[in-house]
Amino acid sequence: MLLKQGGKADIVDVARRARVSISTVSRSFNHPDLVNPATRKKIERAVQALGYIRNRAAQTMHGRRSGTIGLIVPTIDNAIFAEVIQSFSDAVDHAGFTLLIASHGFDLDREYAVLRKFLEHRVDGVALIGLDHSEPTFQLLDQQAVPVISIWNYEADSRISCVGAKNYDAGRMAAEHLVELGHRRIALVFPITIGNDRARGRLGGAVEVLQDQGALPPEEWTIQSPYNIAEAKEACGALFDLPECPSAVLCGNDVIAQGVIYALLKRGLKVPEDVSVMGIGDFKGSKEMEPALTTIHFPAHEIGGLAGREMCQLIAQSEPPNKVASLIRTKCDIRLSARATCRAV
Amino acid sequence: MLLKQGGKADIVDVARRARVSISTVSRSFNHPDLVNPATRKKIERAVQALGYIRNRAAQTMHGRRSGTIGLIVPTIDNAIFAEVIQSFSDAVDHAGFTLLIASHGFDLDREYAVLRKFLEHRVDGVALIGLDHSEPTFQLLDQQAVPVISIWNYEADSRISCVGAKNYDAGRMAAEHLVELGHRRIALVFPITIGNDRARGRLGGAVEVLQDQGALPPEEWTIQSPYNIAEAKEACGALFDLPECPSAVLCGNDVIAQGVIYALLKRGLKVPEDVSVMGIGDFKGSKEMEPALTTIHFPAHEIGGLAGREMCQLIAQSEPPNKVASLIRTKCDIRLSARATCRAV
DNA sequence: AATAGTAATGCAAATGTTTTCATAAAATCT
DNA sequence: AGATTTTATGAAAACATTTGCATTACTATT
Repeated sequence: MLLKQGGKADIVDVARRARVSISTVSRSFNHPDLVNPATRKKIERAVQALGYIRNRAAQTMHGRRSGTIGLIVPTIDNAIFAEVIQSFSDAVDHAGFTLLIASHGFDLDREYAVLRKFLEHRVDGVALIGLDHSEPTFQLLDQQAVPVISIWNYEADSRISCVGAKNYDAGRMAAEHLVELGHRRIALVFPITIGNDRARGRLGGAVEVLQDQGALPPEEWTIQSPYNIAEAKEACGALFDLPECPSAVLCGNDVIAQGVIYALLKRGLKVPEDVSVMGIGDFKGSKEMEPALTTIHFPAHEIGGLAGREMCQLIAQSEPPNKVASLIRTKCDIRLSARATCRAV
Repeated sequence: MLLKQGGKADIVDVARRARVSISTVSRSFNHPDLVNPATRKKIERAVQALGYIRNRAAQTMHGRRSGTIGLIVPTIDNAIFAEVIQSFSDAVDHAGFTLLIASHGFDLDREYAVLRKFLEHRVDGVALIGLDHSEPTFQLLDQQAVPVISIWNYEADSRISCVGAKNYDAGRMAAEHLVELGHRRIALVFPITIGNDRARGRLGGAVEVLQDQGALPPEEWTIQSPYNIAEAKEACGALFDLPECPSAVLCGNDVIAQGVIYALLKRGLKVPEDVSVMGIGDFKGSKEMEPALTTIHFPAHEIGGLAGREMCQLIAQSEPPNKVASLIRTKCDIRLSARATCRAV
């Protein structure tokens, strides 16, 4: 048992111990049908004895797939992305890939830096959130011809493959529902929309509907808040201390809605009796809230899984290495989930 | 401009274009101080022109660090892990590492499989959640002498480095608080504890306190529920329809607590007037709830960041490659956050 | 002016695989 | 029994880097 001192055995050690050539060992991993079962057994035993673990780096270097996919998100610590990450991860795992992940904190320059880092690792594909990216990012993607997919937003004329929903429609749907319920005094609580096409789309859709109704909110009813319960609760507090209080609040997503509801509760106001609250997203747990949150349902789990599978497809398509894969665009349906936080007035 | 057809330039192309040797190009990346600034400029320009991106796989193969760290979690889609993942990711990113991530769905055999996969990618270190792992996992870790850290649970005699808190203490604290408030009719809602030392510790601590008080709950007051609002809400529904209703519910974590509160609200019961609810974890948003959740505060952000930094330290320590790093154990303090969901009886 | 020391660079070996091609042995056909 | 095909294996080149050693060209010292 001539174990190398470090315990790190390589294919040569395995070959030596099994008394076969290196080629045979390699083959028994990659094309087992080409090697004699008896030989395979011997190799298997040597692998066991030496604790050998194949080196993907060496394989990658040889021109093979690295077997990795890079996922770049604005933030991991967020109800909605966590769900997408989970299902994306499951899908690519299932196809045998390993997931590289990084967050950029809504900073598109950091996104570019992360992309470069992933490319150094020779990821087989890259997934990004949304369609807002810096020009250098698009160029790098293009130039390196790496399979790429955008998650969460759908645009018919997107520059890269995408799977997601029309956030613009979501904004419209939300506003329309409120309008149909008779609301005209509607406040808006949204995050900064720079570099965030999802939020921009939603806000744009909502504003358009409100404009058509002549119900555009005054400036003090347009609140800015990140996707974060604490900050949303804090940010919209002033809203309800105003002499004239809105009859409904349309929120950028369900997390903000949760914050808004807590702000109302804190002031002794009742939802939906005193103020209606509308979310967007339909996160896990929104349905279970009491009263249950009225929101626009996004199939997050489905989108993540679909994105993962389509990512794998794109990678398969771009074989041989320099063939550039076609664009895939998948539009996922969203729908109103009218529950208990919005009432007719 | 003799760009290789694929657009994928390598170090040889850069060397050729900059009219220097390959060694010099390599050096200008790895030891820039050893190469003439003028030469460096030339190389820089060639890199730009060719769109060259370094190949980490080749570096790894040479025996260098892969520059990756593997993180294996039970699930990504969970308030608490999301926060830890985020801060761990930030910490290792900051040190220049790339994060590989995978979830095993509370299945320790899958954990082992993921570990193997990560090892094939030659991760420089591995982080796991908790201290419950299969024997093969421990052995593989040992045998490959890969730096490893366990996140979230602290044990003075842990087999591997760890950073976290004593979940047992958390369980005790929670139960003691309830007892001090005068509660004796206490229900328990916890997840399955197989392969989950965090939950087991918490439950163990709580049960011990209750036992000492002769307040061990009857069987129908001991509910099993995963960390999931919907299932918790559903699972404990029966609890409150019972002829005798507990005066307090001690929950395995804040997500379960949220579910329990919704179940109460749904039945028209008030928290804490009718029933007190106690969480464990103090997740983002627990403080903002109305009424604010009484819980045991775990410094998740701190734990994740600490784990990331200690991981990097362990990796640095295990240089040269076969040197095995020392064990690090860091205990993080937890404390009672007595807020508004528990009242004295 | 000769010598020693330093800074900058290049050559070539090494890293751990996969794969193409060649060869040997065994099985099948006539 | 000889020719042909099939099966199993090995030798060696290729992949993209890093690095130890050797070499060259300067600069400083005597």
